[in-house]
Amino acid sequence: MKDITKTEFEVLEALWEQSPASAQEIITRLNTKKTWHDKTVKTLLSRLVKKQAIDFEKQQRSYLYFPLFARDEYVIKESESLVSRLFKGRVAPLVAGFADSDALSKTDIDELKALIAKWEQDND
Amino acid sequence: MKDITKTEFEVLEALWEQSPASAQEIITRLNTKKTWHDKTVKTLLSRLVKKQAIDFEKQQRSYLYFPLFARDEYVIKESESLVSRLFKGRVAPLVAGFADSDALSKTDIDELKALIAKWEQDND
DNA sequence: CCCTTATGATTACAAGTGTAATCTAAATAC
DNA sequence: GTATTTAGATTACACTTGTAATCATAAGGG
Repeated sequence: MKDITKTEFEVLEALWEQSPASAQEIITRLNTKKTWHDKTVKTLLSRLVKKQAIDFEKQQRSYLYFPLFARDEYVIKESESLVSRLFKGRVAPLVAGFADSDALSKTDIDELKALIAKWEQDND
Repeated sequence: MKDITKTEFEVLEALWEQSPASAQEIITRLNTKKTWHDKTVKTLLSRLVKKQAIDFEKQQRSYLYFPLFARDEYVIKESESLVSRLFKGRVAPLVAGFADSDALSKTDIDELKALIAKWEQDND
């Protein structure tokens, strides 16, 4: 699958929020956070279709769009790609970077502990 | 600082490996992993200079290039940017994604435990 | 039935990117 | 000292991206 750009990703986010959705619905959702012209959103929709990130079904004259993969699927792929480029594929150094730059909260720590516990339970 | 592209990043990697370095040295280092023409590497060096990611000092006729920021600095910024876009700024869900897709090793777990311990020691 | 409107398709266009080739001037080889 | 090599500077060129405007067409308003 071709790379999704940052602007295209924002359109995808709107679709992951709820789909299928018409271009108008998507434009409305996006307008709460972006100032894009509706023509711009439609261009991005077309490009996402061409990249096979979304598809649509014709509903009378307009289209109902929907994503072709789940958000989770996408974000994991992106994360693994970054971790592989920047940290030789290992995630701990990334977390260490967050710790060093004081970007770790107590909540993060608690969640990390929980998922470590779960991992150990699943892998013992 | 302007965005560094993936190809530019590879050139930066060669410089982080050791600097300052001449264009020739950089080309040699890169040729062990890429098949870029030397003109291509020189273009990338120029673009990195223009983006103020690297600088050089003239040494007789050729230049000795060096990075203007540390690798750590860069990778943390990139990581935070991705985590902020994809995970609302919180790193634990990213790690959870790795756990779910079986991309966590025992080593990762040990390192995570160690840095959690350190965090707790620093923040009690 | 014709006119306006709304939809998607097509086109636009400058800036950035990947991937070099050509130009210019200095150094080096005879 | 002229010819060649070599460094960086400049130019190239197709493709992508951000950001739309225009075109074609079908549906609905009167």
